[in-house]
Amino acid sequence: MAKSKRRTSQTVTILDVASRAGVSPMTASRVMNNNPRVGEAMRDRVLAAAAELNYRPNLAGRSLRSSNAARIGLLYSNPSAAYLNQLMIGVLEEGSLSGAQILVEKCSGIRSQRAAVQRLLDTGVDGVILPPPLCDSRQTKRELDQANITVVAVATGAPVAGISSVRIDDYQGASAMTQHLLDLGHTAIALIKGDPKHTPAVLRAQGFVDTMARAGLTVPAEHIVPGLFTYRSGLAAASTLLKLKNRPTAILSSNDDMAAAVVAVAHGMGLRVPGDLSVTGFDDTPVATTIWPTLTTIHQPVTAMGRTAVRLMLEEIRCKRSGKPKAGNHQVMKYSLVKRESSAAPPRG
Amino acid sequence: MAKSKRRTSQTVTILDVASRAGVSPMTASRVMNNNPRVGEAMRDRVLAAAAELNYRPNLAGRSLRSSNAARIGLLYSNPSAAYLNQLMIGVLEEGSLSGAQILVEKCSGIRSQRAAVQRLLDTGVDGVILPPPLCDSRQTKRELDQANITVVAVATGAPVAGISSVRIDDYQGASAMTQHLLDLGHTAIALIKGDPKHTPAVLRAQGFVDTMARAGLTVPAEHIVPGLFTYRSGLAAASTLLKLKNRPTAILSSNDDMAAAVVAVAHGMGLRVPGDLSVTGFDDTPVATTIWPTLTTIHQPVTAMGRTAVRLMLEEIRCKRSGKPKAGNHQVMKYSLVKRESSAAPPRG
DNA sequence: CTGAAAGCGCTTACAG
DNA sequence: CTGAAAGCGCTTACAG
Repeated sequence: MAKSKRRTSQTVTILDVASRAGVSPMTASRVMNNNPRVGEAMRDRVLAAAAELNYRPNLAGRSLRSSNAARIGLLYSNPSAAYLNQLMIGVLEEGSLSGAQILVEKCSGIRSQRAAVQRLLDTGVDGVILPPPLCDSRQTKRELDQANITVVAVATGAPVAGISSVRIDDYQGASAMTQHLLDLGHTAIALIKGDPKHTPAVLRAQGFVDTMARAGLTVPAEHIVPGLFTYRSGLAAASTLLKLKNRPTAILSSNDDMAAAVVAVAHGMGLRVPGDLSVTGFDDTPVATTIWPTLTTIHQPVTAMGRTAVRLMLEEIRCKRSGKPKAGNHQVMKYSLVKRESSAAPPRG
Repeated sequence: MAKSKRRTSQTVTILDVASRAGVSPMTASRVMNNNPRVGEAMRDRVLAAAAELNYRPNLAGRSLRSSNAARIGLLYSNPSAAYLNQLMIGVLEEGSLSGAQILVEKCSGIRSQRAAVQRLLDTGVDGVILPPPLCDSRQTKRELDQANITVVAVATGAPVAGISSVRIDDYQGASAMTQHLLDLGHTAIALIKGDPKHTPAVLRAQGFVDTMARAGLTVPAEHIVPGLFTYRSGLAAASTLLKLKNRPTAILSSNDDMAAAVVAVAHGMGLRVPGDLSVTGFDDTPVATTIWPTLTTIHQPVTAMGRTAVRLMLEEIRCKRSGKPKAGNHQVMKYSLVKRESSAAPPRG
């Protein structure tokens, strides 16, 4: 009846690939894992066979035999839902790929943090991934360290020597965004800072200040206002800035939530964005594309960072198990500046 | 040195549990899987042993042996990032729990949709999960059907007989929200509808209209305005409603993005939310808690729905493999009304 | 209701 | 550079 009748995915195993290529399963396995010690000819034959058969390795089989099922905890404390979700996708994906088991724990106060760590320890995790803001908590890191648990910090602005981390270069990102506004012709650019307890907030502010200085511009003190990364703090900061006599023509906000607040306040005052005011965000969370105008922002590859965090973790766990102590691997991922509707040349006049 | 020295999670297997409980591994396995054909005494002993040893089943082992590694595709086309993320978390979690492999494909236009389906078919998926709005695409469903692929629709307002689905009761949700506003004392309640091509939008509107009628209230025609589920369409709808002579005291928006837009417009006009105007959303996406005031909304258990979708899928695949054809299982999940800051009694006067 | 045997798909060690 | 053997942890049949 149907045009193309498909057999119910008769699973093709590495044995099928091997026999089709006329090699041993071992060789096929090595090719699939990019093991360099395989002859070129063999490699090509196996690859061809795999392609023809549409072979997909069974991850369960792989993990069962090799990874010795590492158990990785993801401990978080009220970051933005959007951020966490994206991170988790990466973590879960990579976890399932490499056969690691992922245990997610949430904590709020310091007491619940203790409890959460304990729960993770009880399940016998090998390592814990710490997204922001927990990645900057000395207390949490110390506790995990004492229990001999490997830690990978995500998006910390202050990587510690012995602890692996994944992050973007917040300083450069802020610098690039500032330059973007300068290139558009803005000179009166204001900054809304992020929560000073979060290390990336500090770096972003510094990137802005230094870039302005490099352009020969002095930023008046009232053009740098505090913020807490929340929408609400953005509302307050925006009111302050937009009521100023020397109102800026562009506002660089340290994250998207606050930038969204700036847009709302600007509209409330009858200012057009970007006609009268350019607004930029940071992080490229969903809100950046939800609101109108959509936000020019710095995209963080959060999902990829989640994947990387798991990979770093697995590497460390393997090292630890085989007795070689490992001294933190620090990955800096590429950010990208996404130009959308909220930034344009300053108004003439 | 450390207060509590932990051995590097010396994996405890089901063999350990069995020997500790003095039973065969089979019995232990049955207990762990809630198999009813196990004596009470045995069950308790095994459970105790598992608890003492802090046993966690190795999912890779389980999946390798049992699930025959079902392959499930998740095909999506530009829903909100937040929604998709939450859904994926559920899908990936359950997938890893049950050892299913999840393949994610994105498509945009109708052509790319064809290509995406083909890619999924090429990898030999057993089934495809269709989140909104694809869950309502006859074309997509037909194509998958012809290839003999099991389909599970997520959040469709119009479940089809032969195709399993997971959803909430959108009609009841809208009805409950309307009642919430009525209970607060509002009588002039307006509605911003969602994209009429999406079945839930229609149900939500109906739930509102019927509940108002049941309360003996007639909704003037100008209090029901169209929307497309986008922030931008919410902006337009809000302007229309708030310029009305007979301005409503509450606006029920068919989703959170549009409600966020209403709040922005209201603030722009100097209206306080909820002092002068109550605003409610639907879905409980991240934006609902990002903005200020936070939105009263209907919470959809999206992550749980993702998990359920995978479970339904696995059930169907198993049936199909064992030759029994199965006629769609329809799960209706519980929504909940989350009261936050954006709704209150109407202004006196 | 309980258990002994076999095997899921893959890769680790061990040989050559 | 290649391969034969063994086994990861679990559960599916098959017996009793």
